Amino acid sequence: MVKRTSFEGDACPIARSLEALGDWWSLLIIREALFGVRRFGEFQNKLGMAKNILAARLRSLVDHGILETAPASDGSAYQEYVLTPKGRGTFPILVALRQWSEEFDDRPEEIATMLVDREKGRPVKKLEMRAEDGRLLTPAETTLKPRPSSRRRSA
Amino acid sequence: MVKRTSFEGDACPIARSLEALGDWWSLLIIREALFGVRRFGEFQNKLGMAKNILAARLRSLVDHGILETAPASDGSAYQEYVLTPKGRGTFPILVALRQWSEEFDDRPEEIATMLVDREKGRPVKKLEMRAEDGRLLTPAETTLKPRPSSRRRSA
DNA sequence: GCCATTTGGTTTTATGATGCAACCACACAA
DNA sequence: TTGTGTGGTTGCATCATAAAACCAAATGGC
Repeated sequence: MVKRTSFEGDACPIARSLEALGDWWSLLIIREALFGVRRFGEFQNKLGMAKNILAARLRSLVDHGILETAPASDGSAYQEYVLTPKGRGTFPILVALRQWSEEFDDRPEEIATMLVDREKGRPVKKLEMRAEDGRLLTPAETTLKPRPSSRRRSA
Repeated sequence: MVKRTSFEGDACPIARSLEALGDWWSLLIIREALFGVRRFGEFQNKLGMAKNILAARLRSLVDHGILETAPASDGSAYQEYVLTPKGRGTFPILVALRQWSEEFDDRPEEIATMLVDREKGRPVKKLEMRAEDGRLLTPAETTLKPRPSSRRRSA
């Protein structure tokens, strides 16, 4: 079996995340879901993707506990796809991707939207990494430590 | 042409990021590069991936300005792949992916490592979103605004 | 209640991407 | 100069993706 390699058993949490949302469409589906999109056709219209792969992705996201199907909300007999807490938890990932693009994109003038603080209408600050005590950390000021009571493949 | 859809012209900064690092391996290559990996063979050993696709990914990352080739560092005639500032700028994305996994993974005991503050050895705090004035923001307290002087596709 | 249309998919088929193994050129070492 | 490790490329088999056709159930119009 040649199969596209899976990171499911991998001990690295980054690889594990990518297992669930590392393909081309999943994060964009989640993005739409965060904007309130719930119906199959609505995802299909907004994203312009083939219906078969949309169906496959939705199924995969449900399997990974990121979306769940709800029996309706407007009385219709159709079902809806809504984010679970795990799904809503991807928000910082999307913000990080967005900010990276805003900061480093070669043609920033092509970017259509800004993420702003709703109250003031001002751009959100860059995500920053802080220590437990609140000290601002650079990548170099961090390091990886093996987890307590766990002896597995490195990362 | 059926071509795997490209997000290159898309106006959404998230799609634009995914264009550069949305495949299975790119972020893992960057992860290794952040740990100091520079040589082809070293990437290949650590990631256990096929050499042809490693070569393709490295080329793509160089094309996107995330890595650049440097003529050596230990006197050898071989070349090295080093992160550009744009490449190092992906750090928050990796941290966000890591924290998502730490918080929501179904089998957290399989995760081998923790990201810690090097000085104190304590886990890094969760990334948080703040307004310009420092107020902590929830996703619901943010919204998207069209960029000044730019009129393109939505989302 | 009946028919046309919309919604939410599945199936089929073509093509691109991935994975593995074999191969090869160059650097370096003896 | 012969050998070995590094850094790839090439071919081939298989998998994933994309587009379009198809289809059943739900809905809307009358």
